[in-house]
Amino acid sequence: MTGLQGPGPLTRDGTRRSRPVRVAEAIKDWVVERGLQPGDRLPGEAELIAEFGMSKGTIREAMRLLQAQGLVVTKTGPGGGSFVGEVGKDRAHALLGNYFYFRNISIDDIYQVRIALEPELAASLAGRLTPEQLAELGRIMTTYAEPAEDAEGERAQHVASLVFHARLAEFADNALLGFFIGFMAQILADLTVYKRLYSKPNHELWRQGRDHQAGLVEALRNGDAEAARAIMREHMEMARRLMEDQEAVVMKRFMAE
Amino acid sequence: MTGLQGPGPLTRDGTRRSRPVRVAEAIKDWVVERGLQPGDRLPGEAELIAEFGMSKGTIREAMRLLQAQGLVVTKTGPGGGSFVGEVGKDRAHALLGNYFYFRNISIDDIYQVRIALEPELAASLAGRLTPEQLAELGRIMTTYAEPAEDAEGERAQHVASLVFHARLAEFADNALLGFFIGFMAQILADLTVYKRLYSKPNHELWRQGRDHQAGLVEALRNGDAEAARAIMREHMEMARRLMEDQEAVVMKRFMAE
DNA sequence: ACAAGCAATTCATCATGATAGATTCAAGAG
DNA sequence: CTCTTGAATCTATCATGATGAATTGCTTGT
Repeated sequence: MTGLQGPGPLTRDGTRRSRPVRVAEAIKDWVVERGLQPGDRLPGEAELIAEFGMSKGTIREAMRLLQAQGLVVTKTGPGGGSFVGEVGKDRAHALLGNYFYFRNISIDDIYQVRIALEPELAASLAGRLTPEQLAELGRIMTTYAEPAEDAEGERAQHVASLVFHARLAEFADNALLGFFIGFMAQILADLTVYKRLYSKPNHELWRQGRDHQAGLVEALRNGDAEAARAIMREHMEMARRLMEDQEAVVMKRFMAE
Repeated sequence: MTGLQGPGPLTRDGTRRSRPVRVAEAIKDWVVERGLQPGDRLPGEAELIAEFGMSKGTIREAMRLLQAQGLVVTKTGPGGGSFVGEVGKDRAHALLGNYFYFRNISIDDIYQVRIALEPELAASLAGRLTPEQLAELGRIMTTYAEPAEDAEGERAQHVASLVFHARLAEFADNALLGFFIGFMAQILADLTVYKRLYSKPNHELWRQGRDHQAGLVEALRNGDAEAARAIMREHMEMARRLMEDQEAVVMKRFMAE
C-alpha cells in the first residue's frame, strides 16, 4: 500500500477529505488493483494501523465506511479480521431506497417502469428456466390459488404475488434488468406493510391475475417468448389500473437493512 | 431517543449487531419518526454520547456508517455538527455500482434495458420541457455537430452523447425512471474511460445518431410523444448494433465516489 | 463602515488499555 | 472411537482522555 501517511489533508478536488475516507478509498483501490474476490482476506486492524501510520480509531472508522457499503465484512476470533464482501441484493435495495427517501415516487411511477421492463424480462426468460425454477413459480402461485376473503388476505396475496415477480427477477440472466425489477417488487412489498393499499377484495381482478401468471408460466415453459411478453404486459397494465384507484403513496421511510 | 444503553447485544433476527450499527439504526429511525428534512440538525457528538451512554468511538463509528450511505454529513466549527443529508445522485450511482462490481454486466445487458426504458422516457417528456431545457439539449448536441476525426474524438463524442441522455434523465418527472436511465448512462460513460470501445470512426453512424437526437429534440418541443418514442427506440437499436461489434466488456471497477 | 485578528465551539485524530466474542484443539465422558 | 466440553488464544470491540484542526462570529483597531 502506498504512502498516504503524510500529515497534510491531501485534497483531491478542492474539498478536504477526512482520513477515514481516504483510507477507505485506498483500500477500495487496493481491492480493485489486486482483483480480490469476495471472501478474500484483508489486512488485520493492527497491520492497517502500521501500514497507514494512523490510530486504531481512524482505521476502524474507515472500515465502517466500507462495511456500510457492504464492501467488507469483519469477523472476530482466530482467523477473523476483515474480508472482501459481495454487496448483497438486499443491501443494495436498502441503499438505493435511501436515495429515493426524499424523492417522491408514486405508485404510477413504479408501474410506468414495470410495464416497460417486466414484459422484456418475461420474454427473455422463455424457454430458459429449469424445471425446478418453473416448479418453484408454481409453488408460489398456490399461495393465492383461492380468492381472498378479506382485505388482510388480499394484502397477503399481493405480497406473495410480488414474491413471484421478485423470484422471476432473480432468474434473469441480465443482472441489471433483474435488479431493477426486484427493487421495484421490494418497494411495492414494503408499501403494503406501511399503507393500507388494499381495501375491497375484487374476485374478478384476482381471477385475471391468477390466470395471467398461470399462462405466463406455461409460456415460459413452452419457450414462447412473445406470448410471455404479451401476457406480462397485460398483467402489468391490469395491475396499474388496479393501483390507480388507490391513493398515490410515496416512499417515506428508510428501508430495512 | 429511547433506551438502547442496555449492555446486552440486543439481537433482532438472531444475528448479533454491533453497537455502532444499532446506534446508526436508532438514528435512522429517529429521523424517520420526526420527519426530519435534509439540512436539519442532528444532536452533537457529546449529546449522542450522553444519550446512548456509549463511548465517543462507538458514536463516531455509527456516524461513519450513516455518512457512507449519504444519510448524514458532518461539519466542524461553531454551528457545526451532524446534519441530515440528501443522498446525492452520484453517490447512489456509486453505491449501486458496487453491487454490480462482482456481477458481470455486458454492454448488451445495458442496452436491453435502455431500449425498454429510454423510449418511455422520451415519450413522457414530450411537450413538458422548458425552453431552457430544450436549449441546453441543443447546446450539448453542438459538441458533436461535426464528425469525429479519430478514435479519440469519437470517444469524446460518445461521452458527450451520454451526457445528453443523462441530462434528459434528470428532466424526468418520474424519478425512478430517471435514475435508472441516468445510472446506465453513467456506467457507459465510465466504460469508455477504462476500455477502448471505439475503434474506427464511422461517419454514417455518426450522422444517423446526430439526426436521431436532433429529431428527438424537435419531437419533444412539439409535444409529439409517439414520434419521440419512435425516434428514441431507433436511436437505441442503432447504438446497440454499434456496440455489438465491440468486445463484451464487463464492469470491473468500483465507481468513483 | 470595514477588515484583520482573536476566541469559542465543534468535530477530527491519536494513544492506550480493558473487554468480549469466536475459533480451535485437546482432554475427558460415553 | 466419537462426541461433548472447556480452556487457550486470536481478533475485533468498546472505553477514556488528551490534543489537534477547522470554522464561525465577535471584537477591535483603523
